[in-house]
Amino acid sequence: MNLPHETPVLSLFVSHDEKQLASDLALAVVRLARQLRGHRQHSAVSLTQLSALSTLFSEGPMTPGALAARERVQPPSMTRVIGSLADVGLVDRMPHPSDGRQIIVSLSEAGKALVQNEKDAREAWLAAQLRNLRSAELTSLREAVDTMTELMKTCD
Amino acid sequence: MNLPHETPVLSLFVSHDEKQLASDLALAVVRLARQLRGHRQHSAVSLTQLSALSTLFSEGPMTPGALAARERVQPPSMTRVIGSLADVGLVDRMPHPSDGRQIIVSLSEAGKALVQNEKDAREAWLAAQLRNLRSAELTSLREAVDTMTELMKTCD
DNA sequence: TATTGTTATACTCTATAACTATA
DNA sequence: TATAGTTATAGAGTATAACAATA
Repeated sequence: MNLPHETPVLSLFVSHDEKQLASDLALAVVRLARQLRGHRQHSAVSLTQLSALSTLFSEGPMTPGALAARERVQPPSMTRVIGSLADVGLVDRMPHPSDGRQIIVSLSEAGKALVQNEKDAREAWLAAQLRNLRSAELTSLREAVDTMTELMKTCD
Repeated sequence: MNLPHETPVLSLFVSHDEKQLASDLALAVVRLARQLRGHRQHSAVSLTQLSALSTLFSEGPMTPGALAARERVQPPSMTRVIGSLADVGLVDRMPHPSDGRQIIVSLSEAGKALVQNEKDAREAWLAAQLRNLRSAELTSLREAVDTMTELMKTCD
């Protein structure tokens, strides 16, 4: 072995592991995301729409800019998503009380009902897949969901 | 409580947990996939392209139909991906030795080099995020990658 | 002048339906 | 007639640049 003596062997391996994990995780995530989108072709809302609705559900009404930041997309992308949700009556847009430039987006009653219904009964394909997993696998998935959520909070 | 007496309480809760986990996992996965795609804007290849290249790397040359099945996309989608990769010289297309309808797609030398280089050095953003995680979180992510990969193998 | 949201435009990813060539 | 791959077309999702209205 010809390692630079300033570099502990352990940290070298950890670093390599992290690169490998980053690569593996990225591929697994994009492939699973592809499947999940595909299995929702006949759902009322897409995963992009559901993601925005879920944020409004858990965090309450907010401006398009805040929702874009929270979902980590650019404002014009969120304008589109909000427009599509408003078109089908799942969100309402109201003027901001004190700033004429801003608007407030909130879930309609139908939007709230849809989010609760989705939480309770949708993702049928994935839930079916999960039914075949062992307890340890479910546990690691649950922990991974938390970790992935944290990763995105510290995103650049 | 008014549970049907055929249904064990435990399995009811597990079922609910699985639905909840399916919902949470789906949102986490699509959001992380969005980030990962965004952070590769200046990479040589997209994650869709890298996914196909990685499959060719690990499983060797195959027909477009086999690659589409392996990546779980429809054949016309794979035609496009292969076309884009051939345009930049990362894959080669050769006639099938015995069936004039089929072709064989394989990694070029540049394609092999790119996959190895990506594995070793890319996903920089994600690797940086992972560096801040604790060992237990890394472990659950590693296990989750395996589980997600398995999930897709048993896909409809 | 800076900020918020929208419009215009374009690119990637994916799908379905129709077509071509070969088996 | 069935199969493999491609072409044509469309729609979702996302981005950047330019614009309008308001602060």
